[in-house]
Amino acid sequence: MTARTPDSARDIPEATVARLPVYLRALISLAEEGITTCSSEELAAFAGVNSAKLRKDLSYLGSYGTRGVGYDVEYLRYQIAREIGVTQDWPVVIVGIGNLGHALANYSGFRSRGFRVVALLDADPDRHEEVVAGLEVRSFEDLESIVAEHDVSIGVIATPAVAAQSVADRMVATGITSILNFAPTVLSVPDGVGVRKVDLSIELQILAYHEQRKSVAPGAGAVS
Amino acid sequence: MTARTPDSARDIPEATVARLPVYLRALISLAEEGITTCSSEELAAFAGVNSAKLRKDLSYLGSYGTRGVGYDVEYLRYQIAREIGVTQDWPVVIVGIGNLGHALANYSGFRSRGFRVVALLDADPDRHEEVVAGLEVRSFEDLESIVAEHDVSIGVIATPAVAAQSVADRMVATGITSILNFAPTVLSVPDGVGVRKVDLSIELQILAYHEQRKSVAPGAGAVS
DNA sequence: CTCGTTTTGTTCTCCCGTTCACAAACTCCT
DNA sequence: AGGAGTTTGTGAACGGGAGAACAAAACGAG
Ligand SMILES: NC(=O)c1ccc[n+]([C@@H]2O[C@H](COP(=O)([O-])OP(=O)(O)OC[C@H]3O[C@@H](n4cnc5c(N)ncnc54)[C@H](O)[C@@H]3O)[C@@H](O)[C@H]2O)c1
Ligand SMILES: NC(=O)c1ccc[n+]([C@@H]2O[C@H](COP(=O)([O-])OP(=O)(O)OC[C@H]3O[C@@H](n4cnc5c(N)ncnc54)[C@H](O)[C@@H]3O)[C@@H](O)[C@H]2O)c1
Repeated sequence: MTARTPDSARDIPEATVARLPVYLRALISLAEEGITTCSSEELAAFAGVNSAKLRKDLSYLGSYGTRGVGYDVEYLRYQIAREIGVTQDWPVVIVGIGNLGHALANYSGFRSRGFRVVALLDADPDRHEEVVAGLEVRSFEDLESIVAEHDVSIGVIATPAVAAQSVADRMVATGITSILNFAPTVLSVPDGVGVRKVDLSIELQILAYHEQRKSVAPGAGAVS
Repeated sequence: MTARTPDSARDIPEATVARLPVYLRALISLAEEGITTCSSEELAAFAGVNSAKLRKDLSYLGSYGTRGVGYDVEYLRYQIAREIGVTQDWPVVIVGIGNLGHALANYSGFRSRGFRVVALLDADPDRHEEVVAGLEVRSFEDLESIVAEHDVSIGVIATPAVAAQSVADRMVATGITSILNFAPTVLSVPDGVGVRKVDLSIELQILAYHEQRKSVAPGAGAVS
């Protein structure tokens, strides 16, 4: 029993936070295969990272391993899930039910990882009352009441880029404090509101850059 | 005329490469608004980054600005596009035409940024001959011939996680050297093959982590 | 032509993240 | 019980990126 705070560890580095979900996924896979214990080496290989990095990452959460033995899969799985916050259920709203919005609404990976889609919203009246994945598409005007009713703090934006900022503003006004943005635009939000973006075109352009490099300078390395 | 190589700059940092597409998008927006010149301050604000960082990033490409004036929007746009490699057309294949694959196939942002979807492939015979976004869904067995015919080097994986590794192996075997993976799995590929992943669940879990933090420790900062 | 203003390109410093390397801690075997 | 073998947790070195600050360069006014 050291001076470490026993319950919740302080200030986990951002890079580590981004990898914890990967470890969690790896642990779930191992548990499904009936494996009850694993070493940092094995888990690291499964997660595609260096074992030293894995151990350092896990050390920010506490000392959950046993020297000479390794980690208990189920125990570590729970500890990471608790640290990330996915032991509870997070209600989520999706705004913009077009091509991408439909795919997101139908994505089962949401639910299995602690996120529950409580509403699908779209500005286009023609889309209203359409039922997608068991949920009726509702008017964007209903945002306030839905957020209040389900205590939603996470919103997903899948509208065209031109609408994204105004949707974000409206989300923030209703009390949403975390936004996942699929529209190719930089969102500006007040301090305290978290934004993450997913931009498919940027990913492809990064691949294209390295691809172009390969053809002129053979032997150039891979992409992280 | 310094000792700098005039044509293609060497070893651009990875962090810079990831931001160049953002600058490119900002420049395109500015050009569409009829703006012909902009300062690093303006462009940085548009791209959501620090102006010093922007200037440093651009300096890796060369000296394309004019001191006391700023950057010529059209000229800089072309230089970045050339550096990334999106002045040419990149043929792309998408494998796994389910919920997500449909959305990707219908996404117009591909084409407008220099990527051309040349084929949609799926292992399920029931999906074959369905026409999505003007392209017929074809058998996964056709991968070799399609890659050879169109000289494809970039592949997108939108299959379930269990199939992703085998699809990746097959892609690599046919000569594809860049993969964009949407399946929640770590892919292992040979050196020289670039892989980037997009994992929606991870993004949500990162948001959830910070969200949980906010509720216990108010005043905690935003997410990058 | 000269001076003041503007803005880039670059240098310098600091911080975060990665990786190595090893002592501490635990198990198992004799 | 003790020693050999294994594996974690972490201190320390290292590398890369972020941001501040400034010198160099271009432009315009007078
Ligand atoms: N389709 C893809 O695969 C893909 C991939 C990457 C990024 N994106 C981005 O995701 C976004 C959505 O893409 P999409 O293909 O689904 O477009 P889409 O046009 O099919 O769908 C957009 C939907 O948003 C709705 N909408 C428009 N303005 C709105 C507003 N102010 N409030 C609420 N809803 C509004 C529209 O009615 C429409 O249903 C775009 O920004 C696109 O660039 C799409
Ligand atoms: N739907 C989403 O919004 C979403 C979001 C994030 C991640 N993902 C991930 O993207 C992937 C696809 O999701 P989805 O919702 O489109 O699933 P889906 O089940 O709707 O589609 C998967 C498609 O892949 C095809 N397929 C299966 N095995 C194949 C193989 N070996 N070769 C070629 N094709 C094969 C199937 O026939 C099916 O058409 C999954 O890994 C999912 O976890 C989806």
